[in-house]
Amino acid sequence: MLNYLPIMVTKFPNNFKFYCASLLQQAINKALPDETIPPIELARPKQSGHGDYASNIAMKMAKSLRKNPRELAAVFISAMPVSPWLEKTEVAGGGFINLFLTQNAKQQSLYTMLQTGESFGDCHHLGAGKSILIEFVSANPTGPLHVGHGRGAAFGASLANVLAAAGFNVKREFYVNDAGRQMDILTLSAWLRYLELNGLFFQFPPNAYQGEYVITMAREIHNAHGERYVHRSESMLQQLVEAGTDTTAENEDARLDRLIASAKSILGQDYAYLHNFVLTEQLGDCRNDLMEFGVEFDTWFSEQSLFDSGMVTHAMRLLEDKGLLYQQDGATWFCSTRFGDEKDRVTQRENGQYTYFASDIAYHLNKYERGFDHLLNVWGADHHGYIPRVKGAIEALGADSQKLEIALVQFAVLYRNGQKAAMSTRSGEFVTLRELREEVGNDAARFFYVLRKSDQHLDFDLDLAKSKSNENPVYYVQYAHARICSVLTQWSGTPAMLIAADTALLIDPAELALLQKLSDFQDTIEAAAKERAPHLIAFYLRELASEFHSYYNSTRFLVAEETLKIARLALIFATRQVLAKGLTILGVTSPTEM
RNA sequence: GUGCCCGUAGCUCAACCGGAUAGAGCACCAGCCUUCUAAGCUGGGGGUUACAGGUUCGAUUCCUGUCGGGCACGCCA
Repeated sequence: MLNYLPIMVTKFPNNFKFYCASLLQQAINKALPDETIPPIELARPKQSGHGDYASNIAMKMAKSLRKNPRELAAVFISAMPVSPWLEKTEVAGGGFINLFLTQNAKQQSLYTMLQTGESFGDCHHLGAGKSILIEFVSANPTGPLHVGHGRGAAFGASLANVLAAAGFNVKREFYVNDAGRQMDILTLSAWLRYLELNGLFFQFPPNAYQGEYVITMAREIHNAHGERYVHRSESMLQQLVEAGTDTTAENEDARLDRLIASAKSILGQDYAYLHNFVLTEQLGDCRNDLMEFGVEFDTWFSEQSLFDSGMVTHAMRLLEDKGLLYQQDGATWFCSTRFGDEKDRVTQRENGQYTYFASDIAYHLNKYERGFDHLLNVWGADHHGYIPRVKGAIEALGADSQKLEIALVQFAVLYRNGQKAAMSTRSGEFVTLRELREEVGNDAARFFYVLRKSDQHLDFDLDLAKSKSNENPVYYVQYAHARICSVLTQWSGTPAMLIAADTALLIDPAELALLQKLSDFQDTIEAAAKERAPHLIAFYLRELASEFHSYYNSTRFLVAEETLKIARLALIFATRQVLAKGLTILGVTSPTEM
């Protein structure tokens, strides 16, 4: 809960929402010295006639105090400190307290925006320098990123930027699953394709990686090394055919595991080379893809490193020492049910291999040991069933699982010509992030991805995102920015001249509306950070652009009268500043002309 | 079957953790370019917030049930 400190009235408030809440807090403290006061939340009323900010605090407190909410509101109002920035305060409806700012207060807030410059909108008090590790994307490097990953990337990157603007010390991390079975499957897939290129034909397993990129990698290996990795021999062929057609295997997965084992034994040392080659190839592709998408990471954390450093065995030993592991059916199990999971989970398979869960426990233990104040994982919504076991493991290790937060992002479904675009990883027929970016452009893709709440399914309309028309919301915002740039260029003055603007000349309804919208920027960043909701920034920018476009159409800026011109230019200069900052947070460019 | 998410205008989505007359965009209709970029602006029609109950001053929001959709229920990651 925030504590609002007394404010010196001589200092101009840099956030009126905060300021008004503080005044109200003081009033209630004065009126009811012995009461505990619930958090004071101010809202922008939907109707301007209800003031600039409204509070429901009197209605909230009325019940426990057994008082009439309207009377209570009146008491609070009469206890409010006198403020030069408040026009009036009134009781309305069932007990709302409506606060009206003076026109002067709204106008003067423009100085704050100009003086604060680039950092206008930041709200350092929220994060207060606390460290947060945000892990996102973390896709298996077993193939190109697809549009689902794209949403996680856009969401995570935007959220990270929002959190940074909210005063957190943000670290961005990509967890590289370079150790598991999926990597073995990819290695095997590439090798089998490579054998094909060398004239050896097998039935390519249906559950191996089918994509065209696997053949591309095989061709690269072939071009660089010829037949070096074929290891041609009678026994080799026999072994592979047997493994691939093993009818005693329970299912396709078991056959695939046999094939992997065969590949490892046939290739010996060379297996490591191939494994490393496909990993490097895919990870490099992934990294480039994301970089071009404006998504960058501070750390790429290798799962394999957890095995190499002994972290996995260390974590398992810790669980073992607490008596939380047991043997059954030849495997090792962790009693996650003791920590709220619906069933116990395997950490080490019958064949001795650790499961993904085992290394994930070590990974999270490592995250805790790195000492962040807060941990945030961005996961696809299909992983929601995985949360209890990870949190359970954290609790089991004696750490505070509250510190770990999971933000789930729902699926994205692509639509083309009004039809659902097919997305099947198995068949290799999925739309990649790269294809999407090439088709609609990075800006439109980034903006579209965060145009919906993350826990909402996303229908990505390719035709709409592609359209370079008024149907496309990203251009609407960028166009506002470009228009301002154009005006400022034609003015040919310098930004320093704008500080001297006489803001009292900004009296037009469009000007006051724009001022009000601009002053909401900080509150929007705060809300977006608190709720892990970067979409709020996107919606805000659309509204801000809308206010600007209205203003642009109703008023001429480059007028003959110098003082009026400067005042108006100062206003649109501040608007440009906020548009650019908001777009930057979302990873979208701010074009100077369109 | 069990658990999680969701259901709001014709379509795609908001709604500041329970507030005042539920808002935008697209689509549709009618207007605005010899003046700073018309990728723009102005106005208009569009709703029993899936349905039925409940909680209270007040519900799109919280609880229960029903219907409908998505996801998850591996010794995959």
